[in-house]
Amino acid sequence: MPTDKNIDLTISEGHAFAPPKAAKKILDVAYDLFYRRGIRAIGVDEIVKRAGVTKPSLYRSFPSKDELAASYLRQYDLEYWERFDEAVAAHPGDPRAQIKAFLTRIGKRTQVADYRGCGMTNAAVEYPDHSHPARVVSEANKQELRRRLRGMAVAMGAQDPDTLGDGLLLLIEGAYISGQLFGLGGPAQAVARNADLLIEASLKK
Amino acid sequence: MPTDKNIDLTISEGHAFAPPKAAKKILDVAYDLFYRRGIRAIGVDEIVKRAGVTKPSLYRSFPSKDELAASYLRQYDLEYWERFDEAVAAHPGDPRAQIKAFLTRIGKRTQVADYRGCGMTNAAVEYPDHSHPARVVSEANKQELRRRLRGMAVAMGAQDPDTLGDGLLLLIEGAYISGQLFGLGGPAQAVARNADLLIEASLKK
DNA sequence: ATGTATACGTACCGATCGGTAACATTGTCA
DNA sequence: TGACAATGTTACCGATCGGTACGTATACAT
Repeated sequence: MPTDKNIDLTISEGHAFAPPKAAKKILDVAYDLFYRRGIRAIGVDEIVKRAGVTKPSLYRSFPSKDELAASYLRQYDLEYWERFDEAVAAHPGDPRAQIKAFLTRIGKRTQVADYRGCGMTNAAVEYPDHSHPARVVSEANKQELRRRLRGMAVAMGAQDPDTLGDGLLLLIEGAYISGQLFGLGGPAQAVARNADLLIEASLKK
Repeated sequence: MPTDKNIDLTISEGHAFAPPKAAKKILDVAYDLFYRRGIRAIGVDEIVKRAGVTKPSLYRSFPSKDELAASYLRQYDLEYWERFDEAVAAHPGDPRAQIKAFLTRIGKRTQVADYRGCGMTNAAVEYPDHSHPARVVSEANKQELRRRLRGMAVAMGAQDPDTLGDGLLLLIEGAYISGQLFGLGGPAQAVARNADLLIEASLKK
């Protein structure tokens, strides 16, 4: 359970004299550093230095580094489903096109130098302990992804929707990982094509 | 560049010169700890303690912790291709059955509590820097995996072998990751089935 | 002006990080 | 027996780790 700390990140920012709160600056910097270089690789000292604040400020807004990491992932979660819902909204009532749009987007994102994959996936690799605050957020995100993909497989009329949903999840996770492993020209660019082949093979009765 | 250290791990053990035993114990312990809990999470002190040796012994056999991590992955690499070649040898001249055997095995391995995925993949996530010694080994392993899968896709007579090979790689990486994310009952158990569907859809002319 | 609450900074903590210097001990072979 | 190589022992290094005690500055209400 969170304390009453760090739950105020949604407010103001547009008020008359509202200088960017320390907590927001800290979270923004932590987001960037944790994602790009890994959570374990980044110390709190570097975060506060880059954020232009001091360490006690960090610990007034976040109870610990682990909880800051969890907050980073909660923010990541929000933006993740925003992107997902964009792909869904772009093709109302057409789950196959929704998947294709989402995967095409992922495939494109992987084709940049220094692509770092999915922050959720990476955090789970960094923290094998299931009770770690960051991992809890990560696992919840992935459970939700699985739930949605299976739902879309049902809507597509798949012969075995659970298998197709899981197959799509495997392809997605594979794209995240191989995107950061291979960089440009890697297998991740083929994720949408393979997903479409898999869907096609899973539909027909 | 490695020095002339730590390149002697393949020899003797029964030979007249009964050489470094400390190095082997260290590497064995490091292998287990690095794989199960992550490289960054394990300090050299814990390694030497569990191995029943002292720190100078470690640094006599390995130039640095990073190089010890690389040695761990080189060992992992050896065993990885052993498992791969076993699946291949079990079905001579039948690449589709070889893939199926390999993936079935992966799917089964993922269905245990506290499954930790692929050591190569995990190391790459832990070390985004492409020049890190551990990552160099990891990337080479994955390049080789891609090469072999594409070759097998050719041998299967795929319409677009590169796409199929990459699709299989995505499924495999997805299984490694989702295996450790979801634990028992997760999507990774469906990896062989989905691969077979994908192959089927990629063959017919 | 004064009290009060909140936000922030200086300086510091003990623990652990990866790594090393210097020396003692052991086992093996010549 | 002597020489050598491998390992162990003890003590230490500077840097960084996550985290905190405590004093100070600012804002606002009375």
